[in-house]
Amino acid sequence: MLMGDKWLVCSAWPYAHGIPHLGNIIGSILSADVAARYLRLKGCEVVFVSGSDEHGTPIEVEAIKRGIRPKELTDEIHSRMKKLFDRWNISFDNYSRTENPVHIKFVQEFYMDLYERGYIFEDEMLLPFCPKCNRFLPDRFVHGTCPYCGFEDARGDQCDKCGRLLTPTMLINPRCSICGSKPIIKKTKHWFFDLPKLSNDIEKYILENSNLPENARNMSLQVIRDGLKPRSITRDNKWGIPAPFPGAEGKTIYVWMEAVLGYISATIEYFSKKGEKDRWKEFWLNPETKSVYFIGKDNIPFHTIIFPALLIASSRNYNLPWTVASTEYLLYEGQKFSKSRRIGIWIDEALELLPTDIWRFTLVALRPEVRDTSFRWSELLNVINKMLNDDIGNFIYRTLSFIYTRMDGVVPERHEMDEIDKRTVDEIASMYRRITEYMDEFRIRLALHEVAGLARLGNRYLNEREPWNTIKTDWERTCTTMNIAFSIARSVAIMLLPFIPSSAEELLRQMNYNVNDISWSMAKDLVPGGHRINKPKVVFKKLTEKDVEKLLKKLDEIRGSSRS
RNA sequence: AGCGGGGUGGGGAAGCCAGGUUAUCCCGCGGGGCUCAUAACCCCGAGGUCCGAGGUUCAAAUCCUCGCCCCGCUACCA
Repeated sequence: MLMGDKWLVCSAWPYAHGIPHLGNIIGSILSADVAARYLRLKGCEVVFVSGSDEHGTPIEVEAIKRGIRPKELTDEIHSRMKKLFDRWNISFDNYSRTENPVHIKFVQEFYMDLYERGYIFEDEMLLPFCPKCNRFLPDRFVHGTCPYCGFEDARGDQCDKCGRLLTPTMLINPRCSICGSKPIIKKTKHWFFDLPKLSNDIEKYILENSNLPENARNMSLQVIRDGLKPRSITRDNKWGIPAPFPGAEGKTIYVWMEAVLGYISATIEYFSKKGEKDRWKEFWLNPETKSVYFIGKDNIPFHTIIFPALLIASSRNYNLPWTVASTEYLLYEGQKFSKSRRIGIWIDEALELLPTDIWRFTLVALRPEVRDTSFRWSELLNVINKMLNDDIGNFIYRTLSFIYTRMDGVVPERHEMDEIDKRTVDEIASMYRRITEYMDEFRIRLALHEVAGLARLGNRYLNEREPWNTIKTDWERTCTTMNIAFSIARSVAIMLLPFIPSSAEELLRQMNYNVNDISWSMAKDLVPGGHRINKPKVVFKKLTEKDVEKLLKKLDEIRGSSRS
């Protein structure tokens, strides 16, 4: 990718049902932020969008329980999430929401367009309906006894006990999970997106898009070969975007099928707020623009099949996803995150315990890139104490201290380089290349581990050169050593900018640089002599096991006081 | 059940698609060194039937077949 490239960085939209947990944020928003910051640092023009996904039955039901309107509920959650993402230092260009008028209008026009193009048809179907609540029930809102294992609280889509797939009509003694009364089966009309019609186009898109990761390609191709089925796009919910089709009064668009369009509407909204009404087209209609979507593994087919299909069906030449960057799941100490069982840590709680950059660093270092990975406190200690403090922090500090106290705070010139120097300089270059490659592939976990490796190279180099000895006998030798050491330190700081922006900025400030003057490619360069630095300070500190115990205790307190 | 992904020394990862001398890296462990630095850093060492069983090949962690285990999708949960 070149300077000046345009990039659309998209992150899955968090559902406004509650606050995301650590697994949610590393899978989508935090990874996307690292990518967005990296691309900007490379000089690309980036638009980074996401937003709150706020429609659908769970939210409607939750609002009913609380005796408020759904909009009041999502207003509150949206504003909390927005503030939290700020505190997590997420550099969104636009964090929007599906209740935003631009989105609602866009979705309605988009689907009306598809309707007129013949991609939408209607059909009748039989669905569970609760007479008392006067609402149709999604499968999982019907509970009852599992016909296979007899578990009494099986859901209408699947039994949690034996794992078997169910339909609501299979349940013995079915009941509405909201009010407990017995649902009836009622006929209703719905509108469907004719996905099979686009099968060939989608297959072609996937086959021709070599940027898609292999797992996403394989899975998607298989789904297509198995035969795509029409997807229903309407619901009988009140809470949602009104379906625009003739005769669809009272129906809303299914959340899944509208929230993905938010990537486009949020871009439109962003530019129109900036007073550049048409510029969104450069990001969605210019085929040179690249896009990446950060999502969890469960979300792949939606982004490689359904979303592209919608875009193709519109015939507006929207850019299809250039690639998707999916993650496996983050576990908490070996278990799945569970809101009801309070297993895990949520992103609001996290910031009450430790600074943002500690979380960002740890989560990226543990990012589940190829398999499910556990967040463990022991791993946090390891990553923060060894990688961040010892390898990175200490290397930079010892280098800066040496220059500040022994060389008048001025980075010296290089003189004659011997084999060790040359070899080291070559290694810097090859590590820079490798890290850049990893970043370009969005394998940011590997990239971060390599950045720590670069700091280790610096440590090794200093130990080999022993500037604290050579300074007594050979000033020029020492100058060369410290110039190269400082260059490595600066590279490390630069390459940390996407990961831990505020700490990296502090490091660069100590080195007397303004981040606005920094670009990614400077990380491969040796620094010219004569540059004055500021007084170095220790930036990172270690955590002990005792600290962790205290944090866990504090977590309990936070939860106790907020349990209302 | 079908499909996709994963299963590499005590923990975490790379390598696998394009097979090749002693299987790489980080942490941990044992020993040594250094003293500029955050009790940090550097070096050396121990530790692996590369999930299991077959097969292809001069040669398999890597390719093929079968099996086991974990996760996801296939389902109107977002």
